[in-house]
Amino acid sequence: MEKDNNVKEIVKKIFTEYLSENKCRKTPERFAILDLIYSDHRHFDMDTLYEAMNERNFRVSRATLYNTMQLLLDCKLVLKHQFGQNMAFYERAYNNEFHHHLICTRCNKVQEYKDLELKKIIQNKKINRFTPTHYSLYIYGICSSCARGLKKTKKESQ
Amino acid sequence: MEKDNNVKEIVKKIFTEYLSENKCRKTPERFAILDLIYSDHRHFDMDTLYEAMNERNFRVSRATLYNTMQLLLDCKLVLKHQFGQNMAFYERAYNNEFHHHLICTRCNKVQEYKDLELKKIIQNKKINRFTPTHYSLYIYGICSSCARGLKKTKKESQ
DNA sequence: ATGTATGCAAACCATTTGCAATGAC
DNA sequence: GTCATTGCAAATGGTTTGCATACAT
Repeated sequence: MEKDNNVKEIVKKIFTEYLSENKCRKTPERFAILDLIYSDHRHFDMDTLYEAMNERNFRVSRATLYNTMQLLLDCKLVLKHQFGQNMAFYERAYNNEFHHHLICTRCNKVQEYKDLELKKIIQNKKINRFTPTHYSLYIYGICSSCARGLKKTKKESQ
Repeated sequence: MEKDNNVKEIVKKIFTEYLSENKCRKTPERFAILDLIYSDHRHFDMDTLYEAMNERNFRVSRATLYNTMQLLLDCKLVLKHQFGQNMAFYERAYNNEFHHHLICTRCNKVQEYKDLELKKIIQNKKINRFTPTHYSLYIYGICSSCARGLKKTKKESQ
């Protein structure tokens, strides 16, 4: 899509500038990872990213994946959400419509929840002695499937 | 304090009922852990809880601590917050004035942030096909110390 | 040429698990 | 007496680290 290619160009430029400013090298691995993230993956975890890189025939080590992700977090092109200790997921941060998260405490499913009113109120808060950059709102509860008793498993604690 | 003892009695009763309903045994370890949590510890992590139990001359294994904490999470007497993968902290949930969290992305300090207006708005949201029980709001940014350039370390990613 | 980034494998560490012994019921 | 719970020690698994090699500059 035309629009998506524009976004890819822009984030690539942002990343390039960030790397220059911080005297980091512009390696093909780093740009390949960024490109993949801004291709399909709205939400992803490290494992799916690792496999997806392989499928693209651009093999990178996990070490490089983690290293690059830290850079992308630092320059705010990616957001990280940590749930249980062994459950982190990431999402694109640039031009990604902002949303909150609903987390079912019974089946651990995570859904997006958009609410512009909430977003505006939270973002416009003035806080003493603190300069906000971004925020995460996690609403816990029971999803409709679990409420109907369709699901019974619970793998991980909140 | 009189009031605190009341709270302890109440949570003990809640826990007892929860254990009965779920056919779990009422072991001294479980009540000792609950009592400690509702004694001093507003925020705590597993390590400080473990040491504090020792200091009280009531030694419990880490396995029991984790087991009991899961029960307390299930019956909503304790809340869990997970930050970096190896950084979880807990807080009492009963009668604990509700607050949000400010997290400095430079030094990783976490402060409480009370805002009744926000609380009301979020708690009163009606959400389609989802029954909320509780929520966590994490606002990321730069704390005043870091803004003044007093601190430079960053141990853990968000 | 220089030194940062990569890949690999080993290390890390909070949490979980298996199992024998204990003790709540 | 029965079986859930405990303590211990080993296992787990995502992430980090050390080090030799590769490659961006």
